[in-house]
Amino acid sequence: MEELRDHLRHRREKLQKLKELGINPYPYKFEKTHDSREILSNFEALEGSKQRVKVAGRMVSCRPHGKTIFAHLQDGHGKIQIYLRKDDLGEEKFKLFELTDLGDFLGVTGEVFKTKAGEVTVMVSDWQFLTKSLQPLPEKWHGLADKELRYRKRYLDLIANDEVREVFIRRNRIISTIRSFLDSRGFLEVETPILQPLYGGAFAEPFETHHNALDMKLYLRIADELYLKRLLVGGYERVYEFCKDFRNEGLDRFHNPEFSMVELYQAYADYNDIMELLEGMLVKVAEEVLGTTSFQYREHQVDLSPPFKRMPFFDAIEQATGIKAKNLSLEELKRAAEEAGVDTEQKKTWGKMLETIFDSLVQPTLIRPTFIIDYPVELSPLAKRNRQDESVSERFELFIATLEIGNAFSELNDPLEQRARLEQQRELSGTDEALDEDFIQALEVGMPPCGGLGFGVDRLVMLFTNSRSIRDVIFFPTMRPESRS
RNA sequence: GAGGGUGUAGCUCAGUCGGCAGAGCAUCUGCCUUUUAAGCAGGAGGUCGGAGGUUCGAUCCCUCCCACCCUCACCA
Repeated sequence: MEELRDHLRHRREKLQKLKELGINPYPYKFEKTHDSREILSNFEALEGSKQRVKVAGRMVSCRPHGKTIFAHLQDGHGKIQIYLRKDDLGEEKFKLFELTDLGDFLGVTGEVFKTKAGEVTVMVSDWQFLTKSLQPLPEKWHGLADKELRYRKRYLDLIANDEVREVFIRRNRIISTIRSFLDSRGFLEVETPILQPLYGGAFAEPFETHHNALDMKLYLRIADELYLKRLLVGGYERVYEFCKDFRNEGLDRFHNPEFSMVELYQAYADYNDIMELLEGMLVKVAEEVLGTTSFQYREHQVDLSPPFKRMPFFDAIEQATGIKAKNLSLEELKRAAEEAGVDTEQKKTWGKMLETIFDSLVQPTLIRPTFIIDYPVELSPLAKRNRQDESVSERFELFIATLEIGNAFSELNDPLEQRARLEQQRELSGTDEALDEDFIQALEVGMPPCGGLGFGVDRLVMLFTNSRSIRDVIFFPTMRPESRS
């Protein structure tokens, strides 16, 4: 038998004693009448009524005073103090409390009162074990601070840090607001394959897997764009999907290998309509979740009042850098970029160069919500050419407080041009992946004109929860496995 | 992939210009019938991330390795 540290051994011993006493430390259920929040908000009524409440939760603090005990139970909505007295409980039930530990789930019955110090408290007339905890809790005052532990053992993070629980509740409200916003506008929520025989809809390294029965390679999707477009071909006019996408790239505070996106497609609309849709959606989310459209994200004050600023890609570059990039050759562009202090090593194409200039010199300046519109065609193989200027595409990206929030096009639906653009893209990126012929064929069947949008849910949650890292808004971020070093 | 930082008790952190390893919380024992970071008294708890090296002596200095964080690179 392995040696257990004292704090683990003591809990095991208490568990053993409970079993010897014929007490089940892991009973099946407990009929709660109230949660902590209900008791606090209904205190006036409960205090007068002499009604007995039954509450349950994890014991997170305990202050014994000889023949009385104060403790706090934490449940799904907060904490409630409980008060036990030997006189009320009797010798046996009071002594049994010695077998509790911080972290145990307890169920208590009692009347509600207010202590001398003014805290609403349950005067316990009976209590029972609901679950015995065999591990110690993080420190009560400082919580759990070690980031690695917080990410690896999120359950401890959630127990110890109230604000973390709040972040994920807010994440849920953001998602449900988006869903109801789109539903109310006639969008149909759909599901498309995560396992795809060909990957597409974005440029990124995919994760590969293998299907045994079919003996075939499959990819985890990097985007669901090409499947949603097939659904427009099929006749649905407005579709969206909350999709987990997977990209086999580096990790940093804006990127996790698996992440959440929403993609949506609206028939008979163009990117201007999508801009208005996105403005409306963000305002709605802000009002639902924050109660205001003006808020702080890190060092930036954000105001989501529409309409957001719109600025053409090349104008944005010129305004931020003075570079008139549109008519420059690759060489001229490279020289201008280097003069501006941009590392242009490894940037082999005109488009890549532009992108680098934009990312390093323009994006950091985009504080107020701004649609950057009309990207170079080379960077946007799935977007229609601009109706006034063939050299740029009808595409926008939305930036808020320097965060890249969303990406949208007037979707290219000319099958011949689409094939040509994808083939050109393959040459530029040097990949030998097969074209998705079925997608092209779907376009040949005919996809109505449409506007499409993709936005990162995690980034949006970061924005609305003032989170620095994507790992703070994903319960279980991807981590290297713990190894015994 | 490059540079910087961090790693000490279950948790939060000190510390040793190289000489017996520290505090608070948690835990254990005793006292305490309205406390709330409860209090008082006492105790236990350590491979100082791992492996080498230098040294009379290494948690501390050096090398390598591991994990995480930050910045950059990569990433429509």
